[in-house]
Amino acid sequence: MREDRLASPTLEDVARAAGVSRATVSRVINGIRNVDPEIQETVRQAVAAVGYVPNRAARSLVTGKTGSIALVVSGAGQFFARVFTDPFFGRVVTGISGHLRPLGVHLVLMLAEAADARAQVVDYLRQGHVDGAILVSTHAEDPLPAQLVELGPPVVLFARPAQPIRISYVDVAHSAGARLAADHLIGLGRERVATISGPLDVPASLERLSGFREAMARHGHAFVPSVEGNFTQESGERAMERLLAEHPDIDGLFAGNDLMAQGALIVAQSHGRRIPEDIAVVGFDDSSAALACRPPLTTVRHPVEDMSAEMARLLLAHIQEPGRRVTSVIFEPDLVVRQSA
Amino acid sequence: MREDRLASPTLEDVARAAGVSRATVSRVINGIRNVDPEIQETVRQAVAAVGYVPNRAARSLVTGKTGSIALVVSGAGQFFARVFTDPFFGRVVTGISGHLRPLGVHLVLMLAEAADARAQVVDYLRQGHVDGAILVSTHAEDPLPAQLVELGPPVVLFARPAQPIRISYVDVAHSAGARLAADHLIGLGRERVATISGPLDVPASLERLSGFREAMARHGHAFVPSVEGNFTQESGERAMERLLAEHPDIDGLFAGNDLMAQGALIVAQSHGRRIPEDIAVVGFDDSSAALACRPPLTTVRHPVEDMSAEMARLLLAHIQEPGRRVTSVIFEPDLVVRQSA
DNA sequence: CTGAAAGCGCTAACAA
DNA sequence: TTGTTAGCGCTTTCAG
Repeated sequence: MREDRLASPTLEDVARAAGVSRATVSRVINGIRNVDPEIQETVRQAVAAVGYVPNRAARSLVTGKTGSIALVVSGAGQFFARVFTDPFFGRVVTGISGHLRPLGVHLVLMLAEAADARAQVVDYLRQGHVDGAILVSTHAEDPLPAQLVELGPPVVLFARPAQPIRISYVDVAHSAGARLAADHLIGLGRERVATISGPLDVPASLERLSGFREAMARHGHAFVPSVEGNFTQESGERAMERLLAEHPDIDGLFAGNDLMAQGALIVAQSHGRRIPEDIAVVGFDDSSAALACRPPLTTVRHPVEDMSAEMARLLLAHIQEPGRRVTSVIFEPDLVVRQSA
Repeated sequence: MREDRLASPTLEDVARAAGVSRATVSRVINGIRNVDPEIQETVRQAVAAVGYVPNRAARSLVTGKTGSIALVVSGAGQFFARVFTDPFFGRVVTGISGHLRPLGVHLVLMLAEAADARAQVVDYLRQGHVDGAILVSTHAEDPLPAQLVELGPPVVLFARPAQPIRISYVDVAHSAGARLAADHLIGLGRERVATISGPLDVPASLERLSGFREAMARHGHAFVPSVEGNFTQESGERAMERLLAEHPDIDGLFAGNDLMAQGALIVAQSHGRRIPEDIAVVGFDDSSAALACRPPLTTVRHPVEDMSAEMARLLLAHIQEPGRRVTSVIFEPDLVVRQSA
């Protein structure tokens, strides 16, 4: 005989069904202790019976919290484009969603490629439409991280900021990854190993390069030829041309990312080098490029899902405990061995 | 002398500043006509002066609308993974965001890879936490499109549904794209052209195949050898091996997507064929694979951004006008000529 | 441990 | 054309 099947049930409906007050229902729903266990049970059954689901808007209105966080992808140009080109972005979303879903927290996606979009993001956060933000910035000069930090809301960054700012972030141990690559190449018996690095104003590139050099030095290789690229396949091709011209006898290569490794591999093959027999190639990132290469690329893989879940966890912690001091969490990468090395 | 700089200003504050009632301010903010132009101006200035921004939660509570829509990426397995692997997803998001941003509508991202996540999406929509959904389904057997249609909220789909259901969708003219490829190959003087199709239970694959055959027939080529793949690079490789074995003299190839084209190209090269001199290769999608190929792939490009913006437009129309009949909007693809053909 | 009641900020009848 | 007023559904003091 219920005629209100359409309008979704409210707290009031549950209260009536359970024979208690709205306040009590609210308490058990929000897990507040001071409720008689028996009544708790009654309420829970009533909730299930009427199919009650809290109304987010009403809750937000009174608590001032929204129950959602923003994933902001910020930056510009090719780097921005590549965030979407790689499985990377999907892995980030997967990791975050996996952590958020059981908690009932929602993810609002915002792109901030240009200045106007960036301003919108700032406004959006300022207006408190989300409780915090996870920021994936693809550009060393991106002003957004600093802007958000100044603004004050809880923010967590993917990767160490290019400029030192007070912000929590999650990153991978780049130098450890580079060391994995070096050890693998050495284990393969390679004697004349070179490297193609990413842009040296990006902290990650620098750490990969110095980590690689250090590990090679530890194996007695004092000199490692290196050429700087810019993370694109084309730059990898150019770098390999140069490497091959200056050091025609190299038998191992570590590239700062997979795209450059792919470019290098193609150039090496076009110069008649067999991969991995003549030159063993190791990349970094385990992107789609690594799988597209022939032979497929041996590469260093970030635990992106874990890192992303950690960002979500960290952000939620910052939201719950506003004064919390900023933290960094560093993850260890793995070596994925395929056929190129 | 204001002491309330922290708490964000409310309608009340604006009303006080403008010397009018809350209702009037609300009217000008919501663009309701019946307001004296002069008062409108005063209100607008007051809004700017106090830095007012509407509180979404409060508004939602009373209107029952949320001002946000969901982008649901649904499906499973490799196809799901590939949505994120391609620039495709980024282009979709870019297209949607571009349309939504000026309208102040927000995008909530939901992944529905497994059954439990799918149930969550259904719940989420049922609870009315978003006003509607754009659904990108990557899997012919995905039950979500039908589930959502049955549920009733406004939904727009990317690509024609595998099963005929009453749902608005946006798609590309696959056969027209295939014809572009055929005409290009013929224009290049190719005489023995083959094709690698996608899985034939996917409408898009079928249309590409039949569109290609039809166009070739129009050029007098009654017979076009074809092998069925499954959209993966590996299947492209296998298909090409077979094609080369059965028809060693082919001089042109149209693949149902870039990934298969990439696989085919690599196999052809390993069999000593030069691309494009010996075999001209045309792909479909203009994905990252197209650029990664050496030589880069000539391919058919969807106007994904435009299509996505149209999905947003359509969805908003369905939200505004609940009874609206379902529509499909079909876009024309382009041929991107690179070096492979 | 539980209930009554006061709003959170906004829109939308309804009056004026 | 404008103002008054009654809630939207929820959390949260404050009493009991």
